[in-house]
This record gives sequence, structure tokens and C-alpha cells, in this order.
Amino acid sequence: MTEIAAAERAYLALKEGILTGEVRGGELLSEVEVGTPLGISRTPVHEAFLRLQAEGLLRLVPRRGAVVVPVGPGEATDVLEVRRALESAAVRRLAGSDRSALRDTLVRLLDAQQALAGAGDVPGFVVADEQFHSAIVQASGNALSIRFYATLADRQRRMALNSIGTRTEHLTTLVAEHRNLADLVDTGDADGFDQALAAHLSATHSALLGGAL
Amino acid sequence: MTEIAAAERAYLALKEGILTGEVRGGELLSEVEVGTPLGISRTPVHEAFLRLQAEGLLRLVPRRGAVVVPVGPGEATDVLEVRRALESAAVRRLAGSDRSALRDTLVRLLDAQQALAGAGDVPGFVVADEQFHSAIVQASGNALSIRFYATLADRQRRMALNSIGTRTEHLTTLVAEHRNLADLVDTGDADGFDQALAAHLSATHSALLGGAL
DNA sequence: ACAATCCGCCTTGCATGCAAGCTTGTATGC
DNA sequence: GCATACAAGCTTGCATGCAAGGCGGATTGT
Repeated sequence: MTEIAAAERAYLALKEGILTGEVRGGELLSEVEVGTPLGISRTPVHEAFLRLQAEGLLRLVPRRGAVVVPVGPGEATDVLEVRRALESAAVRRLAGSDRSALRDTLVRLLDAQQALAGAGDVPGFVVADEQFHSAIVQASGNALSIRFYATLADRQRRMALNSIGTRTEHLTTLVAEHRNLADLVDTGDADGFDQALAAHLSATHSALLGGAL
Repeated sequence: MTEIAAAERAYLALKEGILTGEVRGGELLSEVEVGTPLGISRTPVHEAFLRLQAEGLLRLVPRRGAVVVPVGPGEATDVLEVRRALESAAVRRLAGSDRSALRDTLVRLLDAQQALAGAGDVPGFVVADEQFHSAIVQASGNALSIRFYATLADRQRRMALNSIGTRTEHLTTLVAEHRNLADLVDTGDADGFDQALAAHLSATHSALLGGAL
């Protein structure tokens, strides 16, 4: 039945819990406490704890348990700052190589965004937004960037809890900004992209801080 | 006697082995094989494997063992690209805050570099170089950047094997470039820093690809 | 009543047992 | 000679046993 390994299940379940806010920051978890509901023993849970500690989501206290690292005060700023840095670096590299495949991808994603914005599907739009940005980084082919960016997406997803109560009117604005970004990628204008992205992420910043998108 | 935990010892020992090239890329390791020399059982070794997999240095093959991920062809480029992105982002942030403490630190590190360059101490200089660059990132206070940058330092250390046969004449050139970078940090000239850093890292790039520093 | 001490519970860290899966080498049939 | 099938040895994945350590509550002495 369950084809995936126990350690993997524990990891995914716990990570999902942390990212969705189901388990609150500061909370103290024990291995049996996490493993019992999943029907698995302490060992795979311990392994999951280690992986999550490596990602900075958990902090293992030697003989006490694992505390969920709370989101720090400046975390939103930190995430967006690194996102800008990595995405801009990706575009800078892409400026010197073939961008046609990426352009097609971005066009497709933009169409999907437009549809989602029209339908007012905010959760769907959030996913599409993430796909759009990460597509750029992935196209750069920088394996380290890609890996880092994935953890940034996780962190941002965790913070996005606060800002789900979102006005749908602004979604079309975001699509327009994305179109602009896609154009700059296509042109190979790395500096212009960097500036536009900074502005674009500032809006996201406000959203993550609790306001409307 | 040994106060640090077994899992930690396994992690540190194995990581050191990978970073120094003692264990070659592509090699297949088994848990007992690693644990026996350290006098520890499979469990802590398994945990070390998981951590190293999370860092991308190891790849666990389900019922076979752990293969040491070889350095990819473009890894040097990738590392330096992300280094540039993160360091420049740090300077951009620092441009808007108090840089006096950092300036003092950089001046101190520059003096040390000059001494090391004069003495022709290449390994010592490599360490000082790493301290100089990471000091900038750390001063920014971006926790994510700092963490990412640390793994970049690891990767670069692993690649630096090839380029240890280094001419000491060029060390003074590097010190001069560092002084220039420090000035730009102090001035808060983020764009200038970015450009100068790109040039500076290009030299490092050639070094990492096997040439002289 | 209050403070200090001690005992017991809960936690992890590590070792080991057991089973399952993959690979390799061998033997057998054609 | 060649291909196929089998069997043995390796590997890990997970469960569990055992010991050590920390914390909290109860108890006792003042």
C-alpha cells in the first residue's frame, strides 16, 4: 500500500505541518509524538528531524526534543532579498545563452496566471506565481541556485499564511508585472530585470507582512 | 574522553574527507565501512549520511550505499555566480545601515592578508580570503544568505584542491583587489562593488579551473 | 509556609536484531 | 559456448532494547 518509505513520510508530513503552520513555531516535538500517528517508530522520525534541522526548520535540543524554529522578525526581508539576488543572477547568466525555451515556458505560465487571476483563484495564483519565478532560476541551470531557491520557496510558503486573505483585484496587476519581467528576461536586460524585480518583490513584501497582496 | 557525539564525529569526519578529496567523487560508501574506523555503529553513520545528502555532497542509493556526488563540470562557475549574487546583495543592504563595525573588521583582515601574502603563506591566505568575503555576508545579517554562503565556502574548498600549486606573486594583487572591495563596501557603492567583485571572482575562477591563483 | 532535595518520568543517543532488496557469481540446461 | 535461473552475500530500512541525562513534582526538613 504505502510504497514510500517511512522516513520519507515522516519528513514530508512534518514539513508540511511546519510549512502550513499546523505545528506552531516554538513548539516542542518528541519523536514518538510525531511517529505514533503515522504508525512508525522513532528511528525514521529521528531521521526526518535531522533533515529538517539541516533545512533550518527544526532545532534539535540534545535530550529534550525538537523545537520548531519560529519565523524570525526579518525573515520576509531576508527571503525576498535572496530571491532577488538569485533571480537576477539567473537572468544575467541567461542573457548570454539561448532563452527561447524559457520564453515559451513563461508565456505559457503567464496565460495560466491570467486565467487564474480572472477566476479569482488566489491559492492557484500563488502556485502559478511560484512556478513563474522558479522557472527563471531553473532555466539558468545553476544547480546551487536551484537548490537554494527551493528552500526559499518553502520559507515563503510558510510565511504566506498571514497573507492569504487577499484582494483579487491586485492579481491582474501582478500578471502585468510578470509580463514585464518576462519581457526583460527575453530581452536579456539583466539590470532592468533586477530593478523591476526589486519593485515587484516589494509589493510581495508588504503582502507577507500581513497586508493584502 | 570523546565528548562530542558519535553522529557528529561521523558527520565531521566524512565531510572533511569529502572536502579534502580524501574520498573521491563517485565512490560508493557503506555505513559499516565508515563507522568501523571510528568505532561507532551504523546508526550515527546513517544520520551523517542523511545530513551530507541534504547538503548535496552525498547521494543515498536505496539499498546499495552512498555515492559521493562528484563535482559537476560547471560547479566552479555556479559557486562563483552565487557568491557574487549573495555578496553583492549583502553590500546593497549594508549601504543603508551602519558599516563602521564591518569596516574595522575588514581593515583587520586586510592587514592579516598583507602579512600572509608577504610571508608567501598560501594556505593561510586562502583561509583569510574566505574570512574576508564571508565577513561581508555575515555583516549583512541575512540569516539565509549566511547559511547559503557557508555551503558555498564548503564547495569551493572542495574544488580548491586542484589549484593549490599557486604563485605567491599574485597574492599581493589579490590583497589590492580586496582593499578596493573594502573601500567600495565602506562607500556603500553597491553597483561598483558588484562590478569589482565580478572581476575579482573571474580571477578566482581561472584559479579553480586549474591554473595559478 | 517555604525552600531545598530527591525521586521518577520522559526524553533522546546509540547499538543491535531482523527482514527485504539488489548485485554478483555460479551452476545448469540447451 | 551461451543464456537463464538460482543462490549467497552484501547492502540498507526500520523496530526495539538499553542506558544516560534533564526536568518537574512531590516530599521532607526547618
